[in-house]
Amino acid sequence: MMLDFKEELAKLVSSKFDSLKKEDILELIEIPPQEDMGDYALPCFKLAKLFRKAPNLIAEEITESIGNNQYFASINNVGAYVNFFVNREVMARTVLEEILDKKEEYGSANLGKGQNVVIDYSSPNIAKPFHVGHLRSTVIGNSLYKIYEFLGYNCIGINHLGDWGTQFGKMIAAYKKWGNDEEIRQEPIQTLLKLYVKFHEEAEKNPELENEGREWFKRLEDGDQEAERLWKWFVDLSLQEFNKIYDLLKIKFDYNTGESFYNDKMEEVVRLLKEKKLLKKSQGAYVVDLEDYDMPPCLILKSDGATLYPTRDITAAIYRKKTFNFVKALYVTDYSQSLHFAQWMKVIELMGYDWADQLEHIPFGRVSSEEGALQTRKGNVILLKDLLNKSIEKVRKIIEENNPELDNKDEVAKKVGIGAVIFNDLSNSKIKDIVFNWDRMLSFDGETGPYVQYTHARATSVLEKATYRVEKIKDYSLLTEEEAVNMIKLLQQFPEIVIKAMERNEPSFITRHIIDIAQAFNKFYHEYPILVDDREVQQARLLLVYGVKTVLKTGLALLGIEAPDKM
RNA sequence: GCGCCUGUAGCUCAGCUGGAUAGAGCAACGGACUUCUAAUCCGUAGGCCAGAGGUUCGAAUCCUCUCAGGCGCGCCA
Repeated sequence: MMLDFKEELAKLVSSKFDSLKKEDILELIEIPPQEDMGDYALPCFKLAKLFRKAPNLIAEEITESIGNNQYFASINNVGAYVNFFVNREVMARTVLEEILDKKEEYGSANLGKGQNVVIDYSSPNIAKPFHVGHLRSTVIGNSLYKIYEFLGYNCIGINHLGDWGTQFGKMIAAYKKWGNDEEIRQEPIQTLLKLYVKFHEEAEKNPELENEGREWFKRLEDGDQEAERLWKWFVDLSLQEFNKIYDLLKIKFDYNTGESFYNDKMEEVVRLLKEKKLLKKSQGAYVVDLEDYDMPPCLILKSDGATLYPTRDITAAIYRKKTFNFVKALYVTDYSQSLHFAQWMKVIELMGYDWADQLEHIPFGRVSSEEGALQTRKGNVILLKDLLNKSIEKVRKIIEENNPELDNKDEVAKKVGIGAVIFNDLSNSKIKDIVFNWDRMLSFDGETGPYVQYTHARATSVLEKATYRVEKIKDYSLLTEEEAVNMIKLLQQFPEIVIKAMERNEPSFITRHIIDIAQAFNKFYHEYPILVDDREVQQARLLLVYGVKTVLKTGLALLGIEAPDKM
C-alpha cells in the first residue's frame, strides 16, 4: 500500500492529543486553496468546543506540539489553520516508484473482490437509428463498467434492448404493405424507420391501420410463425447496425438480453405481487399503491391484462439478482425516467426483497439541439455514425497539416476522433443537459480529449527519444521544482479520484483530473527540457514523464478512450 | 397544481458532506516554435455565485421563500 500522507498526518496529530481520534482528524483535513498555504491543512474551528479555546490558539498548540517529522518538511500555523508541507522528496519517491511498479494498474484496487455489479446501459430501441442521445447511456455505462472493474468488481454489462412492444406489430403491418426486402437489406434501420413513419402518416387518414398493427403484435405475442420470423429479422438487422457502432466505440456487452427476454418471466412476478397482496385494481388496471411514499401508483397490468414497462423492470431485476447475485445494479438512463425507477424499486422493496437498496438509477441529462428536442420523427436527429465520421474526418485533416509524416494516419484519426466525442460527453457532470453544437463538439483545443491524448503522445515521444532508461532514481530532490511537485501531487491523488468516481458514479471526476494532469505536464514540459545531458537530471525527469504518461493512459482507458503513442 | 433536477465570467463548465483571496477551458486581445510534437505554453481582460431572507465565528455551498429553464406526474417505453 502506498504511503498516505493524510493518514500519517492524522496519526501524527492524534498521537499528540489524547482527546483527538485519528478518524476525526481525517474528516477535517482539507487541501488548501493556495499552494503557499501548504499541501494539507487542518482547520481548528470545530475543535474549539472540545478544547474550550479559541481556534487559533488550538492551531498554535498543535503546530508547536509536532516536532520534526520524516513525512512533513514543515508545519506552520496561520490563524485557525495548521498547514502541513509534505516532504517533497518522500512524496516524489513514493508516488513515482509506485507507478513504476504497478504501471497501468496504478490506482487499481480490490475493493470489490468477489462482488458482482450489474450495469444496464445503452439499451437502444430496435429499428430506430442510433443517435447522439443514445451515446450518453452507452459511454457513461461503459466508463462505469471500466471503473468498477478497475477497483476489483466483477462487472456484468447488459444491453437491455428495446425489442418488444406494439410498435413491432405496426412495423410488421407496415412491412407487409409497403416493405421491400432489397431496400431493407441495404439500409436496414433507415428503411424500417421510413416504414414506421409512413405507418403513422397513413394511420392518421385510415385509423383501421392501428388495429392491424395491434393485431400483428397480438400474433407476435401468441407465437405466430410469420410474425416471429419478421420480428427476429428486424432485431438481427438492427443489432448488426448497432454492432458497427459498438465496434467503432470499442464497447462490448456481456449480455444483449432485451426486453423480450423477460416475456415468459413476468407471469410469475404478477402472481407474486398478487400473493403478497400488493396488487390493487384501479380504474380497470392493476397497480401497486405508493401513496404512503408520496408517489403515484406503479402500473403493473393494463386494463386488457397486458404487462407494462415497470412489470418488465421488476421482473428483470429479480431475474438478475437470482442469476448474478449482484451487490449493486446500476441503470444508466436519462433523468426523465427518474420517477419510474423510484416507483418500481419501491415495489421491489415492498415485495420484501432486502436487496432493494442495491438497485440504483444513474440519471443523466438530455441532449437537445438549439431548435429544441431531438426527435426521430421530426428528422432533426444527429446520427451518431455521422458525428463520429465528421470528427474522424476533421482529425484526419489536422494530422495532415501538423504531422504529415505520421505512419498509420487513419487509425490514429479514428482513435482521436472517437476519443474526442466520448471525452466531450464525459467531461461535465452527467446530470447536466447538453445542447448539441457542432463547433463545440468538434473543438479540439483546451479541455478536450485530443488535448489529453496529445499530451500522452508527447510524453510517449520523449520517453522514446530518451538516452537513458526509466528506472528508480536515488536523488528525488531533483524533482522539487514547483511544476514537478504539482504534477506529482496530481498523480498521487489519482487513486482516490477513481474511488470517488465510483462512489458517485461520475466518470467526469476522472475526465477533470486527467485534464489537470495534462495541464500540469504541458506547463512543466514547456518550462524544463527533459532530455538534458546530465544523466541524473534526465532520469529524474524521465521518471516523472513516465508517471504522467502512464496515468493519462489509464485515465483515458477508464473513460473508454484509447491513447495513441503518436498523433 | 404537485414532485424532481438545473441556475457561478459573453459561452461551456469546476468548486456544493460550510472554511483562507470563487477556478478552468472556449471566444477576445497581446506575446512565445534554430530547442524533447505549437492539437502546446505565458500574459491581459472578464464575477452582486439568479433574487430575497435566515442559520453560523464563517455561506457559491445548509434552510425557507421567490424568479427562470428542463423533466416527470396511469394504461408508451
